[in-house]
Amino acid sequence: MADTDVQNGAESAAKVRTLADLARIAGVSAGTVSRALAGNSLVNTKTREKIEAIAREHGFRPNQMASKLRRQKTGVIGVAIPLGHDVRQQISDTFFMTLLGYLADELTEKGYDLMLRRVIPAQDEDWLDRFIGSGMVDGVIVIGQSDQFERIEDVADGYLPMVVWGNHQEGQRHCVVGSNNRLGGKLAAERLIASGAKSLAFLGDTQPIEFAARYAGAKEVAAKMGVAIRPLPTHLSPERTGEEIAKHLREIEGKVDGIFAATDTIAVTCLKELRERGMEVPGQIKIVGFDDLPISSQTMPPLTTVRQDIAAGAKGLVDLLLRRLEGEDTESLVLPPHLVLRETA
Amino acid sequence: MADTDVQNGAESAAKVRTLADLARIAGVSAGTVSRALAGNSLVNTKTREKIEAIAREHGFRPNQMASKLRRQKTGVIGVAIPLGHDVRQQISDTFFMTLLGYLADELTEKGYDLMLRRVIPAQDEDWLDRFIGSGMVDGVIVIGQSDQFERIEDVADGYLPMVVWGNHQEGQRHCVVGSNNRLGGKLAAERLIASGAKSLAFLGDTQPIEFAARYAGAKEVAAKMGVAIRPLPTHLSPERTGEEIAKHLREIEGKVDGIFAATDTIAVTCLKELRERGMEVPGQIKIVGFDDLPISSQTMPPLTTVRQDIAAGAKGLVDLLLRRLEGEDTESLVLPPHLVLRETA
DNA sequence: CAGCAAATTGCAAACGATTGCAATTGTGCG
DNA sequence: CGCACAATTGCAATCGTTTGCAATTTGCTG
Repeated sequence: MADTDVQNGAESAAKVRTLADLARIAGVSAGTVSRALAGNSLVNTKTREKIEAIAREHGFRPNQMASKLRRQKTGVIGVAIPLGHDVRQQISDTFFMTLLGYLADELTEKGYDLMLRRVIPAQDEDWLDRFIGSGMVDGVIVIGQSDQFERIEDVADGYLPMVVWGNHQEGQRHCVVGSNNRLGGKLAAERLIASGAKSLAFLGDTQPIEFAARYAGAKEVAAKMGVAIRPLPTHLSPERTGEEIAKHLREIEGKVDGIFAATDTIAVTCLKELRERGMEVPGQIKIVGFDDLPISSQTMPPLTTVRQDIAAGAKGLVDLLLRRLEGEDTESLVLPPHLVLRETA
Repeated sequence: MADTDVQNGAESAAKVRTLADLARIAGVSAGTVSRALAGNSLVNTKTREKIEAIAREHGFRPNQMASKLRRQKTGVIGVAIPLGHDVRQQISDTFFMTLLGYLADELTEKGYDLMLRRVIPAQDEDWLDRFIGSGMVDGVIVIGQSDQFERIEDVADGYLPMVVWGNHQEGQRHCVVGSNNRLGGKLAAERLIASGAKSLAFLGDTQPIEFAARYAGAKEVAAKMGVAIRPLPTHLSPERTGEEIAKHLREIEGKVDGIFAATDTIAVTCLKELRERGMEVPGQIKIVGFDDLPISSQTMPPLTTVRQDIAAGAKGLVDLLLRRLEGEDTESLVLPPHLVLRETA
């Protein structure tokens, strides 16, 4: 006791950086301190309380690196956002960012930390292996397949704890969570046609696999109903897209009366361009978007769109990943999108 | 050589998990492998190439935990988002998320990883100390002071490598990067008055320190010009805000002809409510927002707003943090906001 | 009070990479 | 041919925690 006090006086709030330091002050061994701080072990209640008190007093926190090294797990989940097509855009893409927010929530709740990594595959062939092999993460969530489908497939064979947000394809080997994009495309086309459109256009890049599926769904419905549909490629970010869309609109004027936008962001920009050209929505031309972002209910008129349930997606990603961390080889999870009927179609 | 081949044949692509494994195959010591892989050291070029080849062949990556433990630095910057007032909102707040995207870029470029942590201070008193003391990050960036100004101040005294996005206040002790909110508020109010408004309102919560400063700036200008201004508190998220704003609008109808919204998000919602009530913008009532989000140029009519340069903010945060990691006690960085003249005022 | 089981605690070996210092090999030159 | 010196490489300690096993203490029972 006296000894403790002396030490206290001498080093006071000085430096208790290691278990050993704390152990010396408490007059026990490092092992005991470790167990005490771990909480649940077999240390005497009295000893534990004493140790906890000292730890609190000195603001001691065990070194995570050492801990992680020893127990061979990090408590960190890596979240990678591959930026395949449209480099600057995707990271600020509202949808992905919102998903990221929910992911942070879910992971925090399960006691994991989140390590975020933007990746430009074109500049770094090896991104996924590097992330996984870094030893810094227990598992990986990839947000968006971008144009990296093959690379992800390759890795999936040898690495269980990985889940991907994106599109599901028959027979694929990596575990994916995502909306049924094809179905979403169908819903959109059906709605456009039901509200009177006679000739459709898909506004957006059809390269990314998710968009391709949306377009395919719409095309299927269009074909069945005997309606034409054409793709009108654009980029994603409003700044660059405005002009592109305006150009498309000039060309299709009078030939198209129903637009399915690959994304709400695109739909909103389109809506604005239409209004500037004096086209009435939904009178002369109808629009359906995809995502149901917060803005979409704030446009004038409010946007009819296909809703993806972001919160459910995040929860799915985390649940599946945790099960994979336990060794289970989980199936993919495909979420049903829902048509949100507002006023543009 | 023969020995190497045998081992190769036996364990082949098997398990080269540690430096020691690799060293055995290469017929050197672990230390040499470490130096070789580190690249720049004093190993014989030939030896290094051989080691690199083997490493590549086996897809070997050194264990980061061990490395970090040994060198006592992690190469990771923690990014904390404290959710003080409006829990669910902030994380999906477009502004913060965009900032986060740019931060990820900047940090990646400088060779750091980013560890994201959402924090609910009300549930976790100790969040900042925990994050810092965890030993998992070399430095911390806090996005938004929320209602945690005091706690951040406390920590700043004893912890250099921390930079905060937020509002700068005379004499504060923590290093902050942010827009000059007061000036922004002035710009907004000046514009509203210049375009003919006779009675102003500030739409948004005045508790958060950034918003308080914006309001203060506007109030100063209003006072000088002999114009009234009143605060109209709201939450941030569109879902909950719509009704609040509608209620405010009902009450101020005819009494206010210039609205300064704390945020573009709020401004956009307000714009919609106004239009639904049949008010003409900017004819009957003028609006100025804050942030200049991508949506803001897409509204109808396009929103006049005060622009914060997010990219510059991110760059500033990272630059200052890196200098602090070197031991420099940097000053805060206050960025000038700019009025973006569009059509709502 | 001996004797044994249960409850605590200490010891020391991991975890895997880094790095100062010493040992070895190789080179050039007298 | 031998020596000084430079270029490489090996050795072993270290980072701080965790954890199996052994040692010690405590508590009970006959």
